Amino acid sequence: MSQDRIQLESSVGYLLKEASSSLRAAMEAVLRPLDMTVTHYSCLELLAQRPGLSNSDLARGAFVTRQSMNVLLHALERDGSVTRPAQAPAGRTLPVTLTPLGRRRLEQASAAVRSVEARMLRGMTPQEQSDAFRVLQGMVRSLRENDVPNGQG
Amino acid sequence: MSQDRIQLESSVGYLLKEASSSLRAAMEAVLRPLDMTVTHYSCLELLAQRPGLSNSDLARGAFVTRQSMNVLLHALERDGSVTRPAQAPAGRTLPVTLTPLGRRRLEQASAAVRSVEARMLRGMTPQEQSDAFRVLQGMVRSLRENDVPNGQG
DNA sequence: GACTGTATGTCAGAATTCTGACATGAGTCA
DNA sequence: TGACTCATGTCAGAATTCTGACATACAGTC
Repeated sequence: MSQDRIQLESSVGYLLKEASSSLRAAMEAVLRPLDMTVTHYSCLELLAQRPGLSNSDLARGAFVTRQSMNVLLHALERDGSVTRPAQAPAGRTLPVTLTPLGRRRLEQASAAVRSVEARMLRGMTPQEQSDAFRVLQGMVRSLRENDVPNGQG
Repeated sequence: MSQDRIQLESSVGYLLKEASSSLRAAMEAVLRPLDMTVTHYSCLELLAQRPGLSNSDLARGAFVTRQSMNVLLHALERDGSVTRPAQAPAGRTLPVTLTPLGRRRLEQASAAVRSVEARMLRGMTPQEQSDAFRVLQGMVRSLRENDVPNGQG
């Protein structure tokens, strides 16, 4: 029975979870002084790169449900970091855009997060970094093949 | 969905989050029919490999706070999957152990999770798998160096 | 022995995220 | 046109996890 047991410490899945957890903790640590969470930052970063993304787009990009992203967007609107039109220009999707304030907030957060990523990648050669990239992409692709994209509801 | 500036998508940190999120989603999908969550499964797996781990040990191993692990352990005790002595044999740590029922539940879950991990690793050569292992370990080590182990309180 | 630092288990409350459900808009096809 | 499918935004409630705080236990130091 326990012959085929997954050895957690030697499991790539476990290590993936550990690495992701460590990265998230490190990001939270540097974002906390800015009163930002990781999802918070991810949302702003996505918007800076692709202005006009919808709530659902942002949810997929930040790996949360669109309901969670919606409450975050409401907070960001109250905060003055983003804006959404009162009415949808087409269909039901409301394009979200950064305000100048949101852009300033993002600049601070981005600098902090860059330092974390740099720390994570230090000690890795460019070759190893591209290995990491390729390997992680392969994992995502394999896992996505039999799965619904972002099933909910 | 235009894609001019893709900085996030080319970030190893983002890809790490994506891979971890995909893995978690895939695990949740196969564990749901068994009425188990990922943390649930992680706890049982850890206990199978190291019987007698404490609540805090399990929390660290499952990457949650010891408060969260505590509520999970209470549920598992009610469920009859694990047991804890009423009094600590030494110090304050209460060693947790799997019951036969917990072991059976774990067997089912373990089989399901193995299939997910196999799917994730398919298409990767043994060389690539060991690359992934080494690279992820390096990331964890770099991130941990300036961080508290499991700071809380 | 007394003190300090660290780690544990636990309680209480808050914050975050999720599941379920509904109505709306767009695209497809007969 | 009408039926069907799919995606979106949103509301409501539940579940999960976290933060803050407290008392206890052990190891080390003075």
